[in-house]
Amino acid sequence: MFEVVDRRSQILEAALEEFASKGYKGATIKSIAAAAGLQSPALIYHYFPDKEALFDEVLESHVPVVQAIADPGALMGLPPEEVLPGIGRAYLAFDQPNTQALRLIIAEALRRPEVAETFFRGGPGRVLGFLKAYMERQVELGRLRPHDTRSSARAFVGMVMPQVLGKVLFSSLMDDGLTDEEHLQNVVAVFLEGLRPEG
Amino acid sequence: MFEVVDRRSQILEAALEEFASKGYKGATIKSIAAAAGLQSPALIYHYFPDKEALFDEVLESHVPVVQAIADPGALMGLPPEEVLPGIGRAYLAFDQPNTQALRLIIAEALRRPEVAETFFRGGPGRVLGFLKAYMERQVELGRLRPHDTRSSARAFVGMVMPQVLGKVLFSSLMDDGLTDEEHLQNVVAVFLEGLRPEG
DNA sequence: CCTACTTGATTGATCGTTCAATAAACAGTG
DNA sequence: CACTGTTTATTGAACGATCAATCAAGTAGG
Repeated sequence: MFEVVDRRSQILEAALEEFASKGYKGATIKSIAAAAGLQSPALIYHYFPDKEALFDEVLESHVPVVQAIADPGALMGLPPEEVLPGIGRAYLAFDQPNTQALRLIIAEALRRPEVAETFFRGGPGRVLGFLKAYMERQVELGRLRPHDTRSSARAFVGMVMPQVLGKVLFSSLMDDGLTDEEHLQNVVAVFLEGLRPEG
Repeated sequence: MFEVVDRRSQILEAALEEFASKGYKGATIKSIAAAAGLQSPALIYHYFPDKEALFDEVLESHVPVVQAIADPGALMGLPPEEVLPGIGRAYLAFDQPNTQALRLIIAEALRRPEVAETFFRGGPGRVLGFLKAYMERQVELGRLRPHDTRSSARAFVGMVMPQVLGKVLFSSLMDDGLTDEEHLQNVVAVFLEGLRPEG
């Protein structure tokens, strides 16, 4: 016999689709089984203890790890003209199936504090923390003017968000032809010009 | 008998709470009835045809109307130092029970395209549209340097978003003491400085 | 007596989950 | 290789719980 895709990951994949498009309650064991091409929902219980455990595993395997700041120390000295576009691109790289995972996470973060916390600490929180420290360092180095770095860290992350949300939430509604790279370029320019040291 | 709050709005209020915290599927007719203090879930069907109709009415009555740009014509000539903080404050004014409504809308927008569309056209879409036109006008007036206004409109809206999302999604996680007004002030300063005409 | 409001009981459908039975893959023995 | 015992994979049927929705009956005010 052909070694087909192994059943376990087959179920996980189908579960991601179902959870992302219908939510935890909306997706049923039956619909997941059907999406996975199983003849019986019971098979899911051979591989996973229950629906909740299946959900947790789907979630865990897709919490985005932000690789753009994998080595914070090395980035600290680099000029913002290099660092900021890298971080921006990491956010804008949300495409299928990352979009699915993001939808899933957002939806469940709204009503599960622990999901929100895990997600925040794994992604946005770390980036914000790094950016704040990085900005402070750049101010010390005289590359940026003194300012509230709590605020500027948020501001930079936020500037790329509408572009990301446009893809995840309002796919067609916001399409005016502005590409990710164009937007990123404009945004970095405005941000750096706005924080340029005086004189 | 005292004319207590009328039953209908009593149910609507409870439904908002339930839908926002548990989602459409998670909130049950029974739990809504309990939250509204009804003795029987059947009473809901006296005031609303079915669950879907109840949900639609809850949603309709809470789609945020952005009053900050109620009169676009009048704002067009005003300088950005006045206009931008006003728009920013409108976004940051999300508090209870607006937060609940926003959570509800985001959650359902993820899996109901028509909800996403209604929401977008009623809120973010109009603001983005206005901002784009407004930015173009300010460039014409020489108050801002020439640039891609599709991008800057998104950027400004985005800059305040992390602060809003912090309240809605990660209430405690992001609290570092930065107030809304401080953030808004910093953000507007960076944005305007970044787009200041040369010379 | 009429109308609007409120209730408990009930319906059929669907949920997550369990289970006993079957089929397939595997391991060891001769 | 063949035979046998054992574990793993898969299935259909079934269980109790809960869901949205219905209904007939009851209450109160005008």
